[in-house]
Amino acid sequence: MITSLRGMNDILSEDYERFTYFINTATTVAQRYGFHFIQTPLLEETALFKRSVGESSDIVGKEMYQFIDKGKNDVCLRPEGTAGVVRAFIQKKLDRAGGIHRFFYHGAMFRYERPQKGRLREFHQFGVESFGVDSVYEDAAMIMMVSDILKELGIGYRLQINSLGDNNCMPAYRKKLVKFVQECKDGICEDCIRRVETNPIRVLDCKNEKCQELYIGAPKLIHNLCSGCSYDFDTLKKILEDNAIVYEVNTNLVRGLDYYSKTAFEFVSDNIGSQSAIAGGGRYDRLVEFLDGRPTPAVGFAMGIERLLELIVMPEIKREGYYIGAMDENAVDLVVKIAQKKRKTDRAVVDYKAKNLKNHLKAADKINAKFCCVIGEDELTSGTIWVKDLEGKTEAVLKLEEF
RNA sequence: GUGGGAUUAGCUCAGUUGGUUAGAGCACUGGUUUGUGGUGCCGGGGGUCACGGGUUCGAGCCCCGCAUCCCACCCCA
Repeated sequence: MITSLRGMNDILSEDYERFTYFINTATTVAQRYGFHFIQTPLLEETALFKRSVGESSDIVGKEMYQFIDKGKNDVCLRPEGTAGVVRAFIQKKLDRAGGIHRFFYHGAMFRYERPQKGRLREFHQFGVESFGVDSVYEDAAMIMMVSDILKELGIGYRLQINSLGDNNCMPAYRKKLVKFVQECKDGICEDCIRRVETNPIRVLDCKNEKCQELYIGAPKLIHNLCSGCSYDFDTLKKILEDNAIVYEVNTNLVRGLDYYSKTAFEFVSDNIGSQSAIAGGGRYDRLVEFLDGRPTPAVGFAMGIERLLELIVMPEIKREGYYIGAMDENAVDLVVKIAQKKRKTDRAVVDYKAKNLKNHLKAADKINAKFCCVIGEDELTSGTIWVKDLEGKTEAVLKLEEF
């Protein structure tokens, strides 16, 4: 038997219901905030991700589905959504057009990781990207949008925010931190020694207790922000408070992708295991420029759909449409014809086998039909159809022309 | 990539110190004396016990390998 690849799932039945319910809800909310759909390719040039996500990240460093195609192009399946949207934004010359451009997207992402609960090799994200707005109000809008989506879906969460600083304050802070960590080099774990080289900020949330003790006196980014970043971060907190969004400041919150600056945030759930981040995002004002576009401020987020699926509280299923069956073999053709007519406007499910009434009612009930419609010998001769409303428990015999 | 656990029917799981024909519940399917469901009763189908080796007179059970899932690390949505 051929099975699906490791970490890649089929989505059907109940999961599919949840999946589409999520997409519909998230789409509705994004549109309320003035965002428009964008679809970009699953396959992109490898260089796009190397330049945007950053070679130091695990995503680019070891998790990409990368290969050389038949035209000798170095390509890979997208590991995240932002890079492609930014590429499209620049390619369509929207950076030159100026103004504000707001997009949302959803689709499959691919990372070659070891699978576990909430971590798949093919997974799906819903995300939004906003270009051309440098106001921190837009950052707050992102957070409020995620909050709205989660609320509509009945999902509880914790929100963590942080500021990563910008070009003015981040490099200086990084230097300061590296110096601090190198001074206590002897005591720190192997992972941290590696982190100093690749992504120094990461040492701060090391889980090693010994490291944590050593880092107690480490310089905090939050105390080293330049006046602009500091002011924006304070404003962000105030906007969230004004709009009744509960948050906690996590000074160790670091985004895994290199392109983030200033506002960073993460929505966390305590009910889905160790892969607890359900949405994450932030500002990335320099990414458009990195990818050869005109400098354009931008901010966005992404949500991991599979991680949300089991948390979604689904609305009650309602009885809907028609079940149509025959009690006499001679009525089967007629029943099919009637169903075709009904399908122009409603759901109609036909049973091709002649059965007794009781079995038809059972079957109609099973598929959650609102009406159970049956044609037997009596109806056949009189040109009628027997219809029972399974909710109201009322029944009637209608002339076929009136049905 | 590292460490640990699991894998028996469509699903959730039993299965004794290795010993006849591998079980249950749910689901599916049929019947329930003449045309009334979701909730009665009776029956039926369905398993290369994940896969590949080994030990043994004999393996669902013990050993080795492998695949997948789960848990933790790592990383992240």
